[in-house]
Amino acid sequence: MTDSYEQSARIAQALAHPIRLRILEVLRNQGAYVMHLVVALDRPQANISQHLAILREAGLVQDERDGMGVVYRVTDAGIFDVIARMQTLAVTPRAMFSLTSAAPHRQRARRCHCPRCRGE
Amino acid sequence: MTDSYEQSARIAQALAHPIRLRILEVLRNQGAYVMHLVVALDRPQANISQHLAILREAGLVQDERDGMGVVYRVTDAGIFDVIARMQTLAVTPRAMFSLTSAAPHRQRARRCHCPRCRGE
DNA sequence: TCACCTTATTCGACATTCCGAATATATTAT
DNA sequence: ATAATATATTCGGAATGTCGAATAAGGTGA
Repeated sequence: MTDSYEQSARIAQALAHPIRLRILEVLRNQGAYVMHLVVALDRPQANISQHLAILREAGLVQDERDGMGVVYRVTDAGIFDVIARMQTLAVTPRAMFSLTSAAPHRQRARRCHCPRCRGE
Repeated sequence: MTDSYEQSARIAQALAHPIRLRILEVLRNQGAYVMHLVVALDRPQANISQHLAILREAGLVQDERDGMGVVYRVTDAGIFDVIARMQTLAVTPRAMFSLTSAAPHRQRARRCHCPRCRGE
């Protein structure tokens, strides 16, 4: 029963490489054989297998042998919501806020009651 | 104009550490001084500053000096949607699918037209 | 100015990630 | 059994990430 942030961080770690994001995108609508990913992403086979292993260990994809090949599928399509929202954040220029006429509701800074913060 | 997956991967990388997720959670409702985070998370000050630098460089938080201290705030509350969805994925047991009466719509494997996939 | 408080940065050790090359394993066909 | 195809794993080196200790830098107030 590892803590919830550990688990979430593991998911984030699995998403933290452009090749792995591309793999998931290719798998978005259909399962795919490893060799298809190799060609589609134009990367060495070993490298694709290595990234697939990381996605698999994070539980984001599942593998199923089919004859000589192995088909990979996304475990939970909810992963694409995560990725889409990350893209939105990535695209949003930080300057956006300084351009809005009304400042974006500046939050009050927290003054906690711990010994260090209490003074002042 | 780096590609979109590079940018998303950078966001994921910034989220890929439990301490950084905890920092964001503390900042969820209010800005906070560094020292507050130090006490709230019970980590050395240098370590908190290091993680804050990573979040800042990813554009996920912004800093503003206030007298002796520095207040950190979340840049875009949309980050919490990303984190919440990651937690959902992390919690969902993979066995869930084998327990559902109806199999979860097994996708057909992609048979692409590239030279390697075309045969067979 | 000096002392003090808060935060940032640098440094070095250590761990982890990433990659290509090589090799191993699994399956099918002959 | 042998060959051929598809995939996985291992290994070594470069790059990157993480941490604590020490130090630097910014700001306040005597």
